[in-house]
Amino acid sequence: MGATILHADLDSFYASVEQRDDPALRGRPVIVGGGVVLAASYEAKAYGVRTAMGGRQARQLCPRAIVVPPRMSAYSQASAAVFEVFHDTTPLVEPLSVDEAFLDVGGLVRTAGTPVQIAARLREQVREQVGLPITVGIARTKFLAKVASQVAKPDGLLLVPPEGELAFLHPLPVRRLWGVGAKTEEKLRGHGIHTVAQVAELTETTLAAMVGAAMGHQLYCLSRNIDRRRVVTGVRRRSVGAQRALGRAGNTMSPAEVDAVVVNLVDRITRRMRAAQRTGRTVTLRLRFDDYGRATRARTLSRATAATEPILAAARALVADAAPLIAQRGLTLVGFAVSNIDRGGAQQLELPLDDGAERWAMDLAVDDVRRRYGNAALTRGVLLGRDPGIEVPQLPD
DNA sequence: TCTGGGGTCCTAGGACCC
DNA sequence: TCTGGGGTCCTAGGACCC
Repeated sequence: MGATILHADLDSFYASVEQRDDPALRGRPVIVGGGVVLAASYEAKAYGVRTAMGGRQARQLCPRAIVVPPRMSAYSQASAAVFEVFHDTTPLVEPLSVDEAFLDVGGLVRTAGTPVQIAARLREQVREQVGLPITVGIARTKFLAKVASQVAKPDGLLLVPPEGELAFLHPLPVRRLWGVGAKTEEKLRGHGIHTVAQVAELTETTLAAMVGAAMGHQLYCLSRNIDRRRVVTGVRRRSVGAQRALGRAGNTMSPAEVDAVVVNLVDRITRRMRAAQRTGRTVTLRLRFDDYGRATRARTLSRATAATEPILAAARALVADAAPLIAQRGLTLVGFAVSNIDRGGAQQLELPLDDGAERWAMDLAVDDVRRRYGNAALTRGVLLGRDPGIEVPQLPD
């Protein structure tokens, strides 16, 4: 197996779009977003400005920075154009966010050149067709490709050759491991562990005791360079949400004003769901308070929907339930997410399939629906998984 | 240090079922 | 004398990512 996975990652995406569209910003420190830094150009990063940093702190670090408001539609357009280049490169594209994706070019090597040549061409095309700098990491696994692109930023290209993987991986700080943030880094540091090489010396049991079962397993695998995940296409979104920060104004809002925000958020969410032809069953209320504490409250509907009324009704009920909490702690942010996407209660049920499992697995699923929801729930079955095209004929009532 | 707007996944307890 | 095992669903919270 050669190194055929590309991780392509746009550099300081929002800020680069701003510099592309306004020549006066080129070569200068640019910060996108006022209250909080959404993106910083590399000139601003040189002063220590970081994404998600408070705006005040960022301006202190870099008083000369030009602060511009975000233009989300411009970023969406730029993202779509970049993903066109990705899809022109290979059909195997797995988006991770608006500005990064995995590409598998394993099937192209005979016709399109080496992965490094393919990646170099992709970078040129993004530069020429979209006008943005992009960094590409190339490796045998997703994890190494992603680390490679991080190391190669900005505007770089880096291959991790299969024979050099451990030499590349082991000296890295634990923070570079996927899923390790501030808290996990702190836990590991408490045990004297700072590098990936040190993690790789521990047993899975030891790691699980430190950071939990799932994270322990993940760290065990990644630190030992075990990563069998393939590049997959067609990954579906699992929730749709919207939120609004109210700041100090949240405290002085009347219930009617809060309700207007709620209506607006639900409207935005359900519009997006209908446009994407997705339904959802669970509505989650997200709150943030004056003391920067957070809370969530959830309610699950009996059936999945993308209609405004039932979701709005659930949203209002959640807000009503949380009224005492809000009165006590103050409100600075309100948001909703709709999850359980396309899992419409009795209307749809999924069963993971092993290789070769088809008809019998469908029978099991049918039995399951019958048992849980009764015969009336059965209308039609679709086999999901290995071959999403198979549609099972009409089931008996 | 004190903050935006999106998301993902994991954990843990309780309800409920067989 | 009080003790099972296995499973799903729901809720709340936490950590993490871009």
